[in-house]
Amino acid sequence: MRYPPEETAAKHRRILEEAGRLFRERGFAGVSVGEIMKATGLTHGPFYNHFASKEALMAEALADLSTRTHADFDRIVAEQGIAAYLDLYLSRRHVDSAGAGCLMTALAADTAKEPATRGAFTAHVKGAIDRLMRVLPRRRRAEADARAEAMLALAAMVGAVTLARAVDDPALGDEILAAARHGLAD
Amino acid sequence: MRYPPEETAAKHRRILEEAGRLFRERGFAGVSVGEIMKATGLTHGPFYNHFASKEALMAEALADLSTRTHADFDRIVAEQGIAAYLDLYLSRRHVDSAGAGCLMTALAADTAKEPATRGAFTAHVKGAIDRLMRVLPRRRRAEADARAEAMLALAAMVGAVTLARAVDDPALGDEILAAARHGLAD
DNA sequence: TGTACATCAGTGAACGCGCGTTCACTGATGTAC
DNA sequence: TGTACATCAGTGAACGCGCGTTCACTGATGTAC
Repeated sequence: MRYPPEETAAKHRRILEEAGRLFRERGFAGVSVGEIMKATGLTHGPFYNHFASKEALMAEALADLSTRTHADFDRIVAEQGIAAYLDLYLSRRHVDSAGAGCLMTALAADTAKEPATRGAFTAHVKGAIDRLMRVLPRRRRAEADARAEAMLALAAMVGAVTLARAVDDPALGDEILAAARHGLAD
Repeated sequence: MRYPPEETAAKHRRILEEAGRLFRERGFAGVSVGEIMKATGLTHGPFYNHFASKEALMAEALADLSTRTHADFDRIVAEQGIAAYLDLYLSRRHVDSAGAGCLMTALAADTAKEPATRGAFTAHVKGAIDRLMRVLPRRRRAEADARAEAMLALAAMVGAVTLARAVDDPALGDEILAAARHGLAD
């Protein structure tokens, strides 16, 4: 049956949100189209009224996540400062809630295997570097150094959360997070 | 038909090697049992003469990779020093040959989702931290600081290669690798 | 304003496919006598 | 040393399953007259 356009748009948004959450929790291949549609309260059929393919959804979900994640970054840094943001990012809570966390830690490996998603992922990484460059306390003067420092910080952040999430020893994970926090703070 | 025991052992080893390569290239879920057996020159049936399940192979392949990877680390550091090792690790070549590279950058996300593999992964991370602690040039005196520095370095290494592998802009990837190299060198 | 019809997001069965795993069977090698 | 038999890693067809995707159909909403 036919539905009012605002309802259709709301459903589209809801599919993106559920996909963003499930993809970050279990990876692109770990979530089926049917599961995403079920999470929005629909059957799997009308998925193709909203997206051309699962691949297209992956790309659009990543772009949507990027926008929302960067908005969160800007807001938190503006309200509480970069040190507070780093504490949130390098926290046990972030490690344990991949579905609501950083798309880079959750989907970097999947992205390397899914060409359709690499553009959105790359744009997100560039945005993250630009933001860190602007707000990170700077140890050296030159602009080029600031950019390199932002990249090093980003690599350490992503690596620390990725490792903490994979090891089955929470104490080790927490130690890695703490090492990254202190390393980036000074 | 029956085969001599040394031939069986050689096939077992070969399955582990092919699995180690393919898993690192495409992830645990991205490689089928049949594909691994085909790569060893056999049909998929006898797989279960060698391993109880695909899950058991994943765990054993990870443990095997860990042993071989750490032996490579020890050899390269002994012959050429830690700086040369970091140059190899943080190189375009490493980024482009996941199947022959670091198991942490290739399989961290998959490991978080596969309980059977987490033990072997965690042991590998601990081994990597211990090794880096021993050979990394130390900025501070205390033992605890050395361990934290090793963890920060490991996080930056893993994060840098993971990001460089996922972005579709090789120049950006190379820039991230260079930033990590220079950041860890000083 | 009331009626007839086009629209299109929904339903749910069906498709072909590749997966992990099982199993009846084969036949060269190793062992017992 | 020669023969009979047990062993077991191999073969390849088959299994049940879940996947992404398609499609004939439904029926409330929006539009034309």
